[in-house]
Amino acid sequence: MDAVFKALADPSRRALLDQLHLQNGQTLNQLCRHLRMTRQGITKHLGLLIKADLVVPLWRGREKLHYLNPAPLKQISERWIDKHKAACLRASTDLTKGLDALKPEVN
Amino acid sequence: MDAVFKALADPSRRALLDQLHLQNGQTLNQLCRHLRMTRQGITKHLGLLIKADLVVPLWRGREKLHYLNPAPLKQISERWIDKHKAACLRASTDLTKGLDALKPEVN
DNA sequence: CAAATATGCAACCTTTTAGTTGCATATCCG
DNA sequence: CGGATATGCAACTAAAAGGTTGCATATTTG
Repeated sequence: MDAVFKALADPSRRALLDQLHLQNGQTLNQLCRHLRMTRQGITKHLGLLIKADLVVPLWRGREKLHYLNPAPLKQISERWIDKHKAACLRASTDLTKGLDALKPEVN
Repeated sequence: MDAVFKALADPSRRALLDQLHLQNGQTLNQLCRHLRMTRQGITKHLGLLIKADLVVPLWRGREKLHYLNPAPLKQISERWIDKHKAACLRASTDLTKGLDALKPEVN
């Protein structure tokens, strides 16, 4: 899970995911066209995305196709984000209470 | 949004969010008890969480209370994660097609 | 007021990360 | 076969991130 969060931390990698979202199964060279960076730089980013299992590579001859794997995102969403979103109402009331608790000292 | 992803990338910061999720409105010193790191280190992490608007600080006398703000998480979930999760079915069929396209070369 | 408590700010160090350059390897095509 | 294409691997650099130490400041309390 840490690998997924780390992978998502970089804008270039999120751009790569967006690009694959636009058209799945692109080769390395195809992905290079959309990002101003050397091919090797992009390879590194893809390496992290693959290690985080967000992208699955598939060789076809000398070409390496890249496919999205949304499973890790789903996990993060379910096991982490939703839990914290659920605290939405509680959090706002907590904060209100906090502010209220502050007021008497202002008076 | 980049700030939010970056803030979530570090396990210590996620631990801080979890800790606040457990009990909202904790002071800096309270948060220090749960993480083996100097107070100043934690201050830095909280600084990033605050800059990403994931945590809202509230001064009460000499104490600084920290409250969760789930709004950014909700945004990320809605504007980014859901979009990619939606590609789940498409992605798996794409990958299957990719594998199928590969098969003829294996035969 | 003085001591204790709660926090901030800045300098510094170490490790990680992002990105490049250079060269090697494998596959396709005339 | 030989050239063109698609990719991998390794070394290196620059910048950023994580964390520490040391000291300053503000608030509470006896």
